[in-house]
Amino acid sequence: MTEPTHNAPTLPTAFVPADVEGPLYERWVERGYFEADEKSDKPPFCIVIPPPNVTGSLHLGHAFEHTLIDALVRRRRMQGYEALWMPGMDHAGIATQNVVERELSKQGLSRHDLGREAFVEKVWEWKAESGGMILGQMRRLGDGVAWSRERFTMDEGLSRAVQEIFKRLYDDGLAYRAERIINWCVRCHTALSDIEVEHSEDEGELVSIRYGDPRSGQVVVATTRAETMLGDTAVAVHPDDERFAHLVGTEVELPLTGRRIPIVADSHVDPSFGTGMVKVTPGHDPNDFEIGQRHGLPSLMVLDEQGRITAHGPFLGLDRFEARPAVIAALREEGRIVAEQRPYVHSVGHCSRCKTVIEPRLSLQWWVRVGPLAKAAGDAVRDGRVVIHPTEMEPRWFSWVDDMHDWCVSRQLWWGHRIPVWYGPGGEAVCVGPDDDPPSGAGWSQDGDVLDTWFSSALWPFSTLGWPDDTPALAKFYPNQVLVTGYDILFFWVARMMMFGLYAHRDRSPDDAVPFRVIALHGMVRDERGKKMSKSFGNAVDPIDWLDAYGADAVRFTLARGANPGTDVPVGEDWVGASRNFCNKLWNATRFALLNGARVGPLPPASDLSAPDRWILSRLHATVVEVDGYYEDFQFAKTSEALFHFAWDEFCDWYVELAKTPLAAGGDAAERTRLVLGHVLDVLLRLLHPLTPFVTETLWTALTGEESVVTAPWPVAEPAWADPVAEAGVGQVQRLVTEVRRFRNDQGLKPRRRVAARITADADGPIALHEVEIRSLTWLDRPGDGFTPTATLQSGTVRVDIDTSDAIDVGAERRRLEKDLAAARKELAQAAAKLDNEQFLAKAPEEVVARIRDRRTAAEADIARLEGQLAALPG
RNA sequence: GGGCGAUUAGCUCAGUGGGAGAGCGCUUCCUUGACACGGAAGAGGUCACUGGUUCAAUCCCAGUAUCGCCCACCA
Repeated sequence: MTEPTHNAPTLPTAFVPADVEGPLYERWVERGYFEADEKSDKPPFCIVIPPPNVTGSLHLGHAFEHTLIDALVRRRRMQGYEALWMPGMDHAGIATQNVVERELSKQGLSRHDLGREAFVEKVWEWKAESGGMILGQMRRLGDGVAWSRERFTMDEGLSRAVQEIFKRLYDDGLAYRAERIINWCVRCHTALSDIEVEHSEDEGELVSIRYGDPRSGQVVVATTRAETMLGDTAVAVHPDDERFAHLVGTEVELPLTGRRIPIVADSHVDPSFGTGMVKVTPGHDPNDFEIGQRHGLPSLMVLDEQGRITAHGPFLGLDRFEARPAVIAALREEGRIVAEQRPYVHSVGHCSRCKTVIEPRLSLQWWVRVGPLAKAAGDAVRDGRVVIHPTEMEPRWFSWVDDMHDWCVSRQLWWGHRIPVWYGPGGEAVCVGPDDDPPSGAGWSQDGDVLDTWFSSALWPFSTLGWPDDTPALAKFYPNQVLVTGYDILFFWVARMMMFGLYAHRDRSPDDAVPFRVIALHGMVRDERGKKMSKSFGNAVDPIDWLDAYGADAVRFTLARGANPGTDVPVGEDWVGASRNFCNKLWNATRFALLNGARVGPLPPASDLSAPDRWILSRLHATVVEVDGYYEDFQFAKTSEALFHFAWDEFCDWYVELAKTPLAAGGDAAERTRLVLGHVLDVLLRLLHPLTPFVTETLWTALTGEESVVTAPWPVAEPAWADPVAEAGVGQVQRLVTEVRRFRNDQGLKPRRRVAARITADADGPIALHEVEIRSLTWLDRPGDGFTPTATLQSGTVRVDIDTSDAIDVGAERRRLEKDLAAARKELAQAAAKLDNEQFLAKAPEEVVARIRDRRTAAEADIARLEGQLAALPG
């Protein structure tokens, strides 16, 4: 028997991730394992990274997302795909600008102190620093990305793509400039799109105000934003509301202003709400603006960009929240307050970045006309060209794309892509594409605004591949096969990628115009109590802390293990510890195997193998089938669970223990066991590699002597190894061993204490064939001279006579047996009742009836055995 | 107001029309020659509630309650 040479170095007794992770990762990168070749003949598999914002460092949610993507890509690479995980980062316009502004304010500076150019320079500095940190974290996680292709949403190529798509949209009439009510953040000083506004039910006050003749009391309106009355240009009632029909067309005096405003009829008004009369402020309310448009009302702006009153008078310059009580007080003085102000909970919009209350405001902005784009995005899913996983998210998708408002894309920020439009002295506008020269000369200047940050990330699946150029990479990897991202950015990002992807590639066939074939949505990482992680709540976890303490594999395995499709993922530190233990278990199982000469080589024919050998091979290949199915369905939790269960409960707890007997025996039996151990570990480690890359790489290379598991082939299930007979046989062994152990336990026999026992079983059955293993697992010695059994354990046809003469606790065993007996009798009664039921016998499927019969038989046998054991108890 | 989902062991969650599961936690025993980041044996659940369908419901249907998320122009 020759000892393999490559496993000569003995593994230490514990896995220390920190020792191996860094060097392994660098080696993978150096060898170019993660790079992809667009000229390859292999089928493509491309996933683009949801580009992390350069606002800071990665959080646990990124670690989670990256684990899923990395596992998918690594598996496909092993399966022989040309696998590409495209890395990169997002400039995250408003978010990053805010972060840098906050840094500046610590020095008492504002961006205006620096000026636009210097400020943008500062942001680039921040990007370099924060971006570097993010890249370092990705390496720590083991992310197998193609570093040579790393992109940034504001690098030159992607900026070209932005200009190109904007130009096309403009030329097609899908990008346009218009004055509308937008969501204005008075702190960020920019317009926001509708989905950048978060609504919450806030406590406010509803106050009723009488307009017109103070004594008439005919025109009463209610509002939660009293200060906006300064900008009212009408009062509206419903056209069918007979109560106020006589007022329509008349004018009424607007208090505090001396202005007279018309009363108009508009169907937007709900006659049953409040007084049935609505104040109309077209300059500061989207609905009122619509009413204003319909009735030709002027739009009056009474709040400036800081949210201060601009209307001349006593309120000039007051902040909106100061102005509100001031206006109410003034109205009260005039006797205009009809109902006392009352607390009123209503939906209030907040800036999703800084939580400041949004001020609706009339403003001139750039828009994308989404009608045709959203229609195409909806159709792609309707037609099945793009699959949303899990499908429960589809209604959400359709409700959004089928009823989308135009997208306000201009932002009054400095950090981002300048809108590629120049305005001439006469007010004319020219949109400039990447290949055009901007107009120069007196009076021409570029639009000062930048584009919504999601505008550039909408191009990500193809701009990163070289679009608008017709590159080989684009040809190979567009459409991407899968998009993995959180359901929280379904609208922000996914919908926009769908719209722009389909639009930019509409010259392709419908099947190939889509940006990706499958949208796999994952949930949000939460703490172990299911609470959302947030810095302010103090439960946010820096993934680096856990990476340091438990290793990347443990963090990854924990996250994958919690990943049920589309649902949130609670994660606790204890759970990471459990995963670390699992990695260590794998380590030690492999260590045991190597210490005993396990090696990878051709397996002997099944006919030469023992029942435990055939059993573990049968289980192994069932696990391969199971895992493959789960992967295809993005069932990461189940994948992890299946592998965990196989590795620990079947391989380590049973096969390794059973293997100790033939290994100790030596000879051919030992050699066969070494090959089986080697085979099982080989396959198992390859199956686990996508989830736990570092420990598997270390162990697999030690086991096989091969260069790397990263490029090893993915295991293929071999149905020929399925062996129900071996599974049944080992099942019998397991049941007997467990019964003996429990018996010993109840008797108070210490685990190590050897006692004599005689095992009587069918000569050709698995028990007799594996009596040595069974004795080894249960610490039962062969009976010597003068053996006098004091207890008998009957399990089916197997009889175990044990010498328990110095057993400590017979009472415990009696209680246990009585309890089991009661359970068995109950089981029997249940089964018998069913079998007595004629309707059951008539209507239930044959297999179910057979199962119940088996159960009755088993229960009867259990009762007989237990009664026998009770009778045999000493005393 | 519309949509989606949840309610199963102390905690976090899987699961199935026909014998209730996992991880962690808990109890007892064990420093056994892969591993104490370990081993063995256990305790613990009327599967939210009420009806219905069915030979059979934790699972299907209806309703109730509680909770969560998404969307929506309610002054």
